[in-house]
Amino acid sequence: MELTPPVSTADLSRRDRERLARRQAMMDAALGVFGERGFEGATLDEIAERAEFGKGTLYNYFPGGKDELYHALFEERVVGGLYLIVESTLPKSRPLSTREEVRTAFHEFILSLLGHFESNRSVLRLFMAEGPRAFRDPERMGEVVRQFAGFTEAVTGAVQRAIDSGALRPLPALSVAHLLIGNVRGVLMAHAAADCAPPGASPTPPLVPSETAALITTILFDGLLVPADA
Amino acid sequence: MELTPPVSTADLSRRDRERLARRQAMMDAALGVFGERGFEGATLDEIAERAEFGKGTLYNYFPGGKDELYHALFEERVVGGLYLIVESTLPKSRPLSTREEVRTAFHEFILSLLGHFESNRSVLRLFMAEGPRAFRDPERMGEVVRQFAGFTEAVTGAVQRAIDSGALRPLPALSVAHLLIGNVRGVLMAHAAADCAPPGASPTPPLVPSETAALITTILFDGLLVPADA
DNA sequence: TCGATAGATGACCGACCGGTCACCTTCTGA
DNA sequence: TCAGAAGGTGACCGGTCGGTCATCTATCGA
Repeated sequence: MELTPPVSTADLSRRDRERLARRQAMMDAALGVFGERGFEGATLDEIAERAEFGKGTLYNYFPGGKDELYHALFEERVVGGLYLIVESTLPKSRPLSTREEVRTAFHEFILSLLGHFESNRSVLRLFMAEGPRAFRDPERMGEVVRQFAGFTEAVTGAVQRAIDSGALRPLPALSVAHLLIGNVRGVLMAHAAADCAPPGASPTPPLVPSETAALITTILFDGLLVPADA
Repeated sequence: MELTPPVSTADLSRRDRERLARRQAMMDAALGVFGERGFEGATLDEIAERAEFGKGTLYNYFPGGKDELYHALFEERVVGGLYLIVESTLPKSRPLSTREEVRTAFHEFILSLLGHFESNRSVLRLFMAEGPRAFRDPERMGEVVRQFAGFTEAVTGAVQRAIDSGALRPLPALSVAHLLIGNVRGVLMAHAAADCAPPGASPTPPLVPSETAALITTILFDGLLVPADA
């Protein structure tokens, strides 16, 4: 629901600003390492080294260690990104009455999702790779699940509005939302998997967000079949 | 391309049959452990214990250790399954001329995929979780990529035939195939992720392959939008 | 200038796990 | 019945990594 706090860095003491900057540097380093090596494969030594801090310092900022670091990263970079996207492309205030309005809105939504993850491979890996396995603490796990549920719910709401207005077929909105999200997820996953193959050039087409989004939108909204001959 | 060898167990010596049975027992155990704990998290001790063999015995059957075990499992259970499905639902010989033929064939394809993975959660996890990261040896990695490319290619061929016959819109066949596969993958992933949440009941609808397949088929082939008012 | 406090640091510890190998059991064939 | 081979076994080894803590450094107020 709530977004990341809109606190400006201006009204913080120098001390606090420094603390924040260090924290960000650590999270940047951690994002890279987790993205490259996965949760289990990443070592705190490498994260500390890349952030140019001692390992002990990591524990000053993230007392929960590896788990807390990963969790913070996931919440801030992945979940935060999803919320920003849904709030900017599918806000409750956006009219979804006509077929064209609906089509445009969801096209923007898909495009934003693809663009967001495309422009930040590490976040993508973080999102895809092993989401659940990293959250061994049920408490943390529950938190993440709740966040995702909120995201899905927001999309479901938009779908439901479009159905209510008569623009979309009266299919179960939750399932449609899942499918929509799953679709983007699937494309991103295939893409994430593709760039693990160094030797034979894989036949996966490069991910061009605009083209892919257009394709997904066409297929999902207009269908693959040629229209029954009018 | 080629399927798993159609060798009957009948014409094997007792010794060889025993060897095969033990090998299968080990792979079954390994599948469970890899599925539950992921590649890094799985320990050979646990696999050996669950298979009721000594750890050393594992190395008699899989000299390459953990890597070879995982690779064998992936090839046999995941890739093998994919090929069986594509060959039974989208064979080259199947006619894909009319819109109804195309719709039916791909519906069966999607249904088979969902059913296969639904009925074997561990395989699903194996497939989803961390596919690429486990293949550290570039040689193995290349092999897996080639296998998947073959699978995608087979689906692409079917899509192309349907386009050529005029049943499907003239969209790029490879991209459509990727999207189709990605779609199923996405649904499965969402589902796999969902049953990691023990506390709050997640709002993910249970995966009923027949219903989900019907939904995917409807959306993909007929489109979400209500038809332009005829 | 100088104590005192906050916080950065990395050597170190202990747990864990992949992989090895000397030993032992079981089966075979004469 | 027994010698020898085939192969199962798990204690053990070495390396790795998450996490700790005594020590050191930098900053600050007096």
